[in-house]
Amino acid sequence: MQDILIRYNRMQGKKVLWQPGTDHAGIATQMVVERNLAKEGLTRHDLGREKFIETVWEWKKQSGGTICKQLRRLGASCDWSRERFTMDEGLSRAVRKIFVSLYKDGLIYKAKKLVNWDPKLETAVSDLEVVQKETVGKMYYYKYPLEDNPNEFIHIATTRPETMFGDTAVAVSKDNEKLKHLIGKNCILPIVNRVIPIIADDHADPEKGTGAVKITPAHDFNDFEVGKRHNLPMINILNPDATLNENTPYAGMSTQEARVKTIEELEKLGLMEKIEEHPMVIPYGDRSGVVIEPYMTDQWFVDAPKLAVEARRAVHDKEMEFVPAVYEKTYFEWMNNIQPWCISRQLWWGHQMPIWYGPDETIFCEENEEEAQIVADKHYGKHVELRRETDVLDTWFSSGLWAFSTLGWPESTEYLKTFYPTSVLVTGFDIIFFWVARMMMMSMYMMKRVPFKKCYIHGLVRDEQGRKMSKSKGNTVDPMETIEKYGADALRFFMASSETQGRDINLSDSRIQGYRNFATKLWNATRFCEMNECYSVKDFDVKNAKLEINKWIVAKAIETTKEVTDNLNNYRFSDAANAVYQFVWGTFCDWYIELTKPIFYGENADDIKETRATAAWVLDRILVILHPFMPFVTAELWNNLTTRSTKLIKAEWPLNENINEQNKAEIDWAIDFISAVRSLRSAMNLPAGAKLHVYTKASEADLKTLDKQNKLICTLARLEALEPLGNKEISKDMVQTVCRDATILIPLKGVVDFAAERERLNKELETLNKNLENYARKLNNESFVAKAPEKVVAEEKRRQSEALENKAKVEEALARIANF
RNA sequence: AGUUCCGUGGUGAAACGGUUAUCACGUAUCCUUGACAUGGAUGAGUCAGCAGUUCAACUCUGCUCGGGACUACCA
Repeated sequence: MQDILIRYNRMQGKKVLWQPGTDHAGIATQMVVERNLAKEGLTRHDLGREKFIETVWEWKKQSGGTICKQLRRLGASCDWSRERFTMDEGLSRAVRKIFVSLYKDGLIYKAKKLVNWDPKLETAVSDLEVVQKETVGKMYYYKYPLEDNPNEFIHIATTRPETMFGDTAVAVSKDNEKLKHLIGKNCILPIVNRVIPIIADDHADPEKGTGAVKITPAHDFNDFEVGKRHNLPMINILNPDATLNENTPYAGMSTQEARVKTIEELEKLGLMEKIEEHPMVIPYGDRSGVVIEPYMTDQWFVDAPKLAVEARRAVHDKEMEFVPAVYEKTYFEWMNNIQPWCISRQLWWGHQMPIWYGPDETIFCEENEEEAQIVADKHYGKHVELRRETDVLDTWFSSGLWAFSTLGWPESTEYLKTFYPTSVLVTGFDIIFFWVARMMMMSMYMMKRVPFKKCYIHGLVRDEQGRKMSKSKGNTVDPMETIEKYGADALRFFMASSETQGRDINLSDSRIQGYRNFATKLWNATRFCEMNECYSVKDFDVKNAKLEINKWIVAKAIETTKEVTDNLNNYRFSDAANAVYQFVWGTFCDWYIELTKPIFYGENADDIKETRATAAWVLDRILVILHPFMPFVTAELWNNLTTRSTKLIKAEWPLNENINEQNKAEIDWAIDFISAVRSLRSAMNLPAGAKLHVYTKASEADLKTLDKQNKLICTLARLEALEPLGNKEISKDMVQTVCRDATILIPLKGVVDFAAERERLNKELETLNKNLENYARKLNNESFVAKAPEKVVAEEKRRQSEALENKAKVEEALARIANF
C-alpha cells in the first residue's frame, strides 16, 4: 500500500519521500544473540557489555535486513539512501535529547513499582509484550490460624500458594457479614509463623473464593494497590530469575518446586482443605515464552497519561485522521485508559539511558557523560566519580521518534522542513498502541505537531482459512516464495485488490495466480499491438480521433483513470485496482482489440493509422495507471515499446481530464447488440461457427448506427449479414430478442426448437412482469411521486415504459409461435 | 466484563438510502488456425431473523440468533 501511494503521488509530480528503516527490536535481538552464544556455552556476562554489543552489531550486519530485502523484491520504491536504524548515531542522539528534555520536564521518573518481569530475560517488559494464555490451573483452599485462638481459622483460596511467604495481610470486605468480625484481628502465616493482620478492603469480594483474600503486595497488581492503601510491608520473595529468595524457607527453588513443597507442608500441618481444577489466565512473555512475574524493582517511567492529553486532542481535532475512521475508537479507548509507560529494560542491546548517579545516588540527566560530569562536579563543588545507569530504553521509545528523528532532528534539516509533518503512516491495527500512539505522544510533545496527517490501517494477511499466521501453527507463508512462484506484480496486485478498508486479507493462491494471468494477459495484448505496429505517435492527439471505436476507448480510458485517481485519493485500494483490472481485461482486451481487428485486416490506410496511434496511446495509459500496482511488468513494457524520454516511474499521471460521454454511446450500444446476439445464439444452441443473417426492427437513429457499425457487428457477432427488417414479414422460423429499443430477429433455416424458444421467452416475460410490478408499485404510490427526487421518478417512468415495450415485443413473439 | 467488527451466490469479498445487488475463484454448456487455453463466448446460482425509521433499506435504528478481534480480570 505504501508503494502504491508513493508511486501514485510521485507520478503526480510531487516531491515524495518514503522513509525506510527498521528498529533494533531490543528484546528479540538480544535473545537471538544470547541463544547463539549459549550454543558455544557462553553467556553475555562472559563477554561483558561492550563486547556483547559488538557481537549484536555483527549479527545485525549478517542477518538483519530480511524485511528490507523483501521490500526490495516487492518493488518498494523507497529512498534507500535514507535507510535508518534506531540504533544509528543520529537517531540515538535524538533519543538522548528527548530523554533529557522529558526528564527535566518531570515527565520521566524513577519509581519502585510492580512491573511485568520476564525471569528468563531478567528484564521488565511492557504489558503489551505480555500475552495472556488460558490454562486449567488449580485452586488451593487452605487456612491460616488466628493469633488469639489457634483453633479458629480464616479460610483463603489461591492459585499460587508459594507466594504466601510474601503475604502481609488477609483482606475481608467490611460488608461480609460472615467474616467481618475477624477484621482487626491477626492471623498466623503458617510455616514461617509470621503474624499478619486481617484488614478490611473492598478488593475482597464476598462472592469469590472464600471471601477472604491473602494479600501479597510485592507479587500481585491488585494486592499492590491494597498494600498501598493500608501501608502494608512489601515482601519480595523472588530472585530475578524467579527462584525463591531468602525471604522464604525455600530459597533457590523454582516457583513450581516451592509450590509442591508448600502444599506438602500445609498438608502436614493439617491446614490444607481442598484442591480444585480452576480455569485461569496466565501471563507469558511474548518473546521469551516464560511465565511473567509481577516483580518489584526500580524502573523508569514515562508519564504517559500527561503526554496522552495532546495526543488525544490532536486526533480529536482531526489534525491526525485514521483511515478507516473507526480505528480512532481503538486509539481513544487505549489513550483514555493509559498507564505510566515503563521504559527501562534490563538489557544491553538498546539505548543506554543518559542517567548518571553521583556518590550519594543523586541523579544527573544530561545528553552525554561530559556534561553530566560538569553538572555533577558543580553540584558537589568537587570532582566526583559518576556511575552510569545500566538500563536501556524500550525499543518503542526510539521508534516513537521515527517521524522526526529520521529526518535529521534535532538539526533543522531541509528534509525536516520539507517533509514534517509527514502525510501518511501505513500500518496494521495491532500496531496502534505500540507505535502510532507512541509516535503521537512523542511528536506532540517535542514537535508540537502531529507526526503524520493520516494513519491508514490496513488488514492483516491471514492464511486461506482466515487464521492468523504463526510459526507455531506452521501456516506462515514466505512472501519470497510466493514471488518466486507468481511474481511480485501478482502478489502486489492481489494485496491491493483485497485491501478493502482495513479488513483482513485471506491469502489465496488461486487469486494470486489469477493476477499472474492478468500480467500475462497484458503482455499478450501488448504483443498484439506490436504485431500490428501500434507505436506511440508524438503529435497524435487522441481528441482528433475520428473512428467511433477510437473515440470510445479513449473516453473509457479517461473514465478509468479518473476512477483509479478518485479511489486512490480515498485510500480505496481494491476499488482502484479493480477499476484498472476491468478496463485492461474487460474493455481493452475483450472488446477494443477485437474491434480493431476488422480495421487492421481491412484496407483503409487512414483508419489503420489512426487506430495504431490510438491503441498505442491507450496502452501507454494502461501502463501509467497500472504502474503503482504492477511496477515490474509495466516498466518492462514501457521500455520495450518505444524509446522514451521519461522513465515510467516518473511518467505523468493525468489529472482533470474530461470524459466525453457522447463518444462512448455508439460503441456501447454496438456492444450491447453483439452481446444480445451472442446470448441468443447460445440460448438457441446455434453452432458457434454458423454464420447468421440478422434482421432488426429499430428507430431510424439506431438503424443508422447499426449500418455504420455493420462490419464491426458482423465480425464480432459472426453474422453473414445484418439488415433492417423493413417491410418484410416476420416469419415463424425467426427467433427474436430485444436489445434496448431494438428487436433482433434471426431466421433459423433449420428446425427451431419451439419448446426451448417458448421457455426462453416466458422466462424473459416473467422477469419483465416482475420488474413492471415493482415500477407500478412505486409509481402508483403518491408519496413516492411527491417526495422522491424528480430524477428518480423520471428514471422509474423511463424504465417502466421501456419494460412495457419489451413486454409487448416478447408477447408478440410468443403469439407467433403459439401453435407450434 | 468492557470495547469493537462482521453475518450477502458453493467460497472469499464489494456496493453515498434509489437500474434486474457487483467482482474474483469455483461451477455448467459451447469454442482446436490468426495476442493470449495462464484464453474466448454464454449461463446458473445470493442480502441471518424480527421489528422500526423512510416515498424508498443490503445500506440507518433497536432487538434476537450466530461468528471473530482487542483489552481487562478471575483470591
